[in-house]
Amino acid sequence: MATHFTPSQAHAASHKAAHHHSASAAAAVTATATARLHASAPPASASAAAAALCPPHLLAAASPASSSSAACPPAHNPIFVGPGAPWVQQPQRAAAAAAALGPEFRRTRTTRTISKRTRGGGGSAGAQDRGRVSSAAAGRCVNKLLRVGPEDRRALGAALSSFRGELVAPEDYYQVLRELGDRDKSAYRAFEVFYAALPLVGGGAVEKGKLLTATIGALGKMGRPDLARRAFDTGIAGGYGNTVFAHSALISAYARSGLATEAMGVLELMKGAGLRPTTVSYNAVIDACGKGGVDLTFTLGYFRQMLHDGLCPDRKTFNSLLAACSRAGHLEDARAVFDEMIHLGSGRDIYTYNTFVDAICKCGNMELAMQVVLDMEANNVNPNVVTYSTLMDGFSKLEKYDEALKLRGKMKSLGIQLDRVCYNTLLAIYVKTGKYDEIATACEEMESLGIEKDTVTYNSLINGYGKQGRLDMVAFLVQDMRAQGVAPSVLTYSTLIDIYSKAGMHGDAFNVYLDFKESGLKADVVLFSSFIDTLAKNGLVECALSLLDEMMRMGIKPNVVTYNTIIDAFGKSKILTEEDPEIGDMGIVGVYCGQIVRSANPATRGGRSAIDVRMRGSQELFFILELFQKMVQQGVRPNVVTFSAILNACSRCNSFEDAALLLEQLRLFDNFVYGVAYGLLMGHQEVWSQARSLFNQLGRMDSPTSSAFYNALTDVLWHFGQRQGAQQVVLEGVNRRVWENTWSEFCLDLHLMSCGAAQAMVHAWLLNVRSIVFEGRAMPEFLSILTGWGKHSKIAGSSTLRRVIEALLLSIGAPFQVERFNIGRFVSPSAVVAAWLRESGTINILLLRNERVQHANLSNLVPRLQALQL
DNA sequence: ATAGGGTTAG
Repeated sequence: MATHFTPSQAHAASHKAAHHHSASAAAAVTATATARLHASAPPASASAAAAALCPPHLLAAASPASSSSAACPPAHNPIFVGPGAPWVQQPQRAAAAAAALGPEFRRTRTTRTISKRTRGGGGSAGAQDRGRVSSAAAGRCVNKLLRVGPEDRRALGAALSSFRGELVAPEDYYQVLRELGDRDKSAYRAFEVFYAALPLVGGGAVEKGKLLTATIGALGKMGRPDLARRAFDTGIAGGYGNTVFAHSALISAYARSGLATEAMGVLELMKGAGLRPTTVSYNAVIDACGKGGVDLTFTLGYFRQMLHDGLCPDRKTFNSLLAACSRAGHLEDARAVFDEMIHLGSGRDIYTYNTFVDAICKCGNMELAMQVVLDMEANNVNPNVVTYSTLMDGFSKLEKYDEALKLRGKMKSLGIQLDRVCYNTLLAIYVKTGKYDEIATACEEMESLGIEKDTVTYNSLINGYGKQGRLDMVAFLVQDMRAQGVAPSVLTYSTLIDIYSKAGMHGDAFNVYLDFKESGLKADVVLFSSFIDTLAKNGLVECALSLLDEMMRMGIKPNVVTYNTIIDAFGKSKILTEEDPEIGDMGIVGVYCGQIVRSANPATRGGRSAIDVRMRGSQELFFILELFQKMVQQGVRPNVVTFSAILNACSRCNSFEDAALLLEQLRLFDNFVYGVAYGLLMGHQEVWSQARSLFNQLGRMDSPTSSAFYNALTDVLWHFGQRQGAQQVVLEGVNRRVWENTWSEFCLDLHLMSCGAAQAMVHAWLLNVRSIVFEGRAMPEFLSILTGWGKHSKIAGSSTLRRVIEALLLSIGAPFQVERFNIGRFVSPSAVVAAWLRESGTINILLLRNERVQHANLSNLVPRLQALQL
């Protein structure tokens, strides 16, 4: 049985698979939703109806309220005064100004109209006269503040003082904070305003509380929930923070960063403080749960709780719930929420539609997505820039770039202006399709529109130019990013490490890694996995392993990708010698590796005799067997890529026994795949029916995944002398179109094949040419074999395949020559090849045979395993 | 208080 060998196991479960799945899923969704609609009578009340919406098993689930222990706030709540916070302790300075404020200025006034303003855009259309004056003052104040260095307290204070005459009501300061939240990147200014305005807004706890809420909101928008928390604690300590508003704002701040646990903790905190959470509080918690990837059942528990508290869910509740469903991948539930919202008294708005469209796009069902967009137009909800960028991204994920770009034209005709996110979506498409001219144009457009690049923009561009090998542009972008004050993210570092590693610039890559460690950003698996991968691929296996150590020490669990990467590195370690030119370029990595070599692998230090190398080989074997155990222990499930990696590792073994030892690990994971690989390796003909069934399963996977497996399997067969078996596997692959464009009668394209597969293929292809010759069919003037020349290789400067094929052609005496201006292409006049093929000895050279494998059984493995104490 | 964008293995 093939427990792990299913398409869903492949990480690249891939576009095609996802697409098919979603099409049927969507049909099912529509069906259930319709059934639901017809089955349910009009609800008596919104709450009752909402309760009905929840399936009973969800409503019966444990209430999140019962788990308050998990939701407690962090233990350390430093009061927001102290040596670590230089921007505090200055409120006295502005105290006099507060006294000067006449009572006529202390009125409450709605700030609603301006609260929805988004970054850099739009005015407050419906504001009253007085509102517009102060809103303009607040805006000018913010402009002035933004021109001051964020940490220059004196200048910030001066800037604020200069507006003292214009910013008169508390609301003016709330507004300054809101605008800072929208436009500022640094949290310092918001703090400064908070402390400066505290004495200005009057002595009342109400005003201070509002100021606090605005500050928490602003910090939340800046992605600084930690600082929002500190402000909140200050408010609590000052006696004006214990409000529903401050708590809700803090929950929302956590929600923005997807910190669900913290958000839930604050909800419990407010209950404990005797405050009754409002719909706003619950909405924010549900939002946090959705973003934080909390289990949907648990999230729905909050929904149930708010009904239980007698609160009426509103449109935003449902929108957040909808987002939670779609994030969890529960399209059916999303559809249910979407369908029933109307009946529950809250109609659908642009957020509802956009969220739903996104959920559908994420499943790859673009037809349905476009249909929903038509539906929204029919319901007088006009698609906006968000709708279009969602759709563009949807097409892009399916690699339908033309469709995506068409939408841009549509936006133009509708007069919808692209915003930053939309430009980022567009740039990502240009990067993927390699349209560098368009990238430049789009950047110029952004600039002329005053749209600033953000972290996502830079990451995209750095990745794009890195892929193109434009390291000059990469360096410029990094510099520009710093100059513009755009903070790098973990992704920025991963991308840079990847670029430099793939370029063979290990010293630079390592410096980026050091920078990253200094940045204080939270490390993630991807950063480590990709770094480990490139190091290993370039022969620096020991560095890779020590990095694995380091990541585990940091508490980051390796995932399948990490494990696959390391398995794949087995046997690739480069023997470093003093003459090796690359070692000189390694700089810090060399030193770094020196440490590892000492601690983990003394055999490789000093002279590198054959014995050392052998020892290292067996140490590697030992290590990798240990690794498999770790993988099982950590509950990481292997996938097809793991199998390919194991097979590749087998190909790099010096002895069949070592390979068998590795293959044995495969058996632990999947007996069926093991059986096929083992049978083919032993030359058992009867295994072929199973092999074909395995190939059929591979056919359901995406092309890179399956071709990698064919490559790995062929390689191991070739490596251990099962040449005819290897050729049979390759031909199966060709028949199933595993390699694109590989086989044409007069031009053989090998660039997607492994060395073993390619060699087996050359034999098969030449045999076919031979039969054409003997049939007397016409041929073109030249025959050619393409190998590529390593341009797309992940190993810097490598073109192994080219060299292997060159050697093969030489050894069999095939009269092909390297083309003068394309070293990846071998050509020969057809007449010359034909003459060679007609020679009597040629056929025997071309026919492949299985070398009899002597190592007949694996029972002699047992003592070896025991010796290794595994 | 709610919507869209940028990375890893073969």
